[in-house]
Amino acid sequence: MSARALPYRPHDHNTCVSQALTDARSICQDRNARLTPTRERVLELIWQSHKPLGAYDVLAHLSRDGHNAAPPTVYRALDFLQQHGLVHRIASLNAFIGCAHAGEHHTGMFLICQGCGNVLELTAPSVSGAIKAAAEAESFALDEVTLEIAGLCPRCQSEQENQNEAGAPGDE
Amino acid sequence: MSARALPYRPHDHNTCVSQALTDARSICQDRNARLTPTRERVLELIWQSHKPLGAYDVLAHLSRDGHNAAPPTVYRALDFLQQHGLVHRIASLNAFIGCAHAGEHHTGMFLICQGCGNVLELTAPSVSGAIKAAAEAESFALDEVTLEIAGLCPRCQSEQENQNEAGAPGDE
DNA sequence: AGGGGAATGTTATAATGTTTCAAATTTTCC
DNA sequence: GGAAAATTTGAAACATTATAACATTCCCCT
Repeated sequence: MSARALPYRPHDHNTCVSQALTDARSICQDRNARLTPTRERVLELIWQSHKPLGAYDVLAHLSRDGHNAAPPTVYRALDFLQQHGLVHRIASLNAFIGCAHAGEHHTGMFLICQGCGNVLELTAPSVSGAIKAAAEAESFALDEVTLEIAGLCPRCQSEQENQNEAGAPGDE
Repeated sequence: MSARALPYRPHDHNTCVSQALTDARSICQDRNARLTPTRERVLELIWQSHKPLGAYDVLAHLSRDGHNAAPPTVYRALDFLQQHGLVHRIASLNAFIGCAHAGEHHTGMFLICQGCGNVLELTAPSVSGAIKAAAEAESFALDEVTLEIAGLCPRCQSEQENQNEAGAPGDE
């Protein structure tokens, strides 16, 4: 791996968003699921960055839109999006992030940067395999895996090394 | 592995508790940390079973004890216990469980049974290794790992197979 | 057109966690 | 031993995250 993963380098984030929306539309169509305006708008908001967004952050954005929404609106939209694999909930942050592998069957593994807040979603077969084996060794029937790793992304590591105290980075 | 792990079979749970308390005392002494009565009591409550306990559950128990406690009391005790590796927080449940490997340096991996609620803490070097490697491949400097696996323990699997609808199991 | 299921609006409330400042306790050091 | 410093606890208020319950609207279908 030579190029850094998307969240860790400058990129045209609009592409991320429009790709995510396009994928979502096609996935929902295939499944006969209704990607209503509210749901689509929530998905778009979640995708505004590679940092997870809290439900109440989404709510605030909707309000700014003029959408007079209450918490259940947001939570329902998020439930829907989760059910269809379009967003993930990061349990350790009580926040939500767009799924980078929508459509594919996968177990997410999240690298959460404590510096900039960006989250990278990975699929690592070796990790999934080891987890599966460990569960099997205990005769445990695995259903859902929550794997969240906090640390520092490459970018924030170098910033820290340079002892640049010049404010937090913060990508789009 | 022939014998099942502790939470999954009948055992003298008092031994678990007293062992945990003994370990905790010695660990705190080594570290010059003060295991005050409140902290010890909270640890004992957490260890009342192999099911994770919410902070407000702990609070309720304390109240029943006659201890007139407010939330910060509990959260402070839990913070202390976490800092010294005596309890773990299960992020996916917002709850706390006694650490099965107190003192040892380890990364916990938790098997959470959706049937009975018991949680088994494991250390699986192959899993930790795979995670470390995956993080390294992204040049990510790993700090904390949250690994929580929901599913069915062996006991609850067999109960389900037998189609016994006779109420939830519930170990001590 | 209108019946029925899904989605949303609305209000209230539950569950979880934190801030703040004051009081008490323990430790340290002379 | 006793005063200063640091740690721990008490207490009240508040912030954040999430759900319950019920009414209403929308949309598809025939």
